[in-house]
Amino acid sequence: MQISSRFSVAVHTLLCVEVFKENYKVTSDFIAGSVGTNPVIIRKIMSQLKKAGLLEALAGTGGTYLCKKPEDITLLDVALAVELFENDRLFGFHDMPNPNCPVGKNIHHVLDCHMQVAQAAMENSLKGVTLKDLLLELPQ
Amino acid sequence: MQISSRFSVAVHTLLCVEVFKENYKVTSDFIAGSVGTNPVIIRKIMSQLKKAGLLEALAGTGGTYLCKKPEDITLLDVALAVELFENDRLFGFHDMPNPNCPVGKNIHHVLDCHMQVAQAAMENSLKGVTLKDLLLELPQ
DNA sequence: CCGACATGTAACTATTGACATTACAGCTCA
DNA sequence: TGAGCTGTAATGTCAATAGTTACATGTCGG
Repeated sequence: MQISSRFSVAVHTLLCVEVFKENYKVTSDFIAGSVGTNPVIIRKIMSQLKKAGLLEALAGTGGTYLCKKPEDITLLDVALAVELFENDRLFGFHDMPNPNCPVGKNIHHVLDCHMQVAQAAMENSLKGVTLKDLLLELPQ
Repeated sequence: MQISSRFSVAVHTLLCVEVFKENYKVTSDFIAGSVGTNPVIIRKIMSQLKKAGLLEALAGTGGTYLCKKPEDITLLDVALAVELFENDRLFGFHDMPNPNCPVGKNIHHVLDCHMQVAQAAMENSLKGVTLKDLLLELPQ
């Protein structure tokens, strides 16, 4: 079980848009070539990034640009944009615990808060990294 | 995308073993009844918990007990026991970035450390909660 | 010592989500 | 107007989860 590569692809996409905006028309084909996947995959992910207000694409003519400054886009923004966590819940849960058992009746209530704390710890970590940080870390 | 419910089922299982050890013979059937699933599912998860040294089951006769004290079993121990993260990596990654592209060539190297920090933040959070904490939080 | 009852697994199925791919409608500009 | 791009639907493949049946194996009570 692993978190979908949609996340790493989305980050890759945003980096490409920013890095190559001066010298290339950054199309889904172009990005797909860098990521190593199909252009449609990129378009779907770009569609999610657009809905989240991170990206804008020019219909018809092609070309893409960021809607925010790289220092204002965090990895958490990207993760949420591509719906990495179903219903915003990272942890899955068995849905039929026995309500007649003292453990089954309370397990959900007892475990949930600890799961949420763990998820929040991860999200906070992601929130501390921006696209600009990554751009600076990319070798020239 | 969500982390498998194996984790919550494993925690549920351990709690049952400890809570009912005085008054019941805790079999896979018994636990399955509390979790709301099939006994074989429970046996598979118990098998993983055994390999991790958290649990012991009596072959033939039935019945199960913990190998450690509840205060010495953390949620992280359980998560690792049921192999929640493939190759210990929580985050998936696209595996074919283009090595001829300056972004594709470095994306893995640049993103990996941030992913690991985020994962570590979550694991640290899980490490801070023990089975005993949960037992105390269960209403009597 | 044998039968009832558990565990430990293998095998099979159903379901779901990720990812890939083809196809095509719609938009824009040279 | 046509080349090139986006947006999206439809379809296929693959892997993992979860459920189920079946059965070999082990253990203890009677």
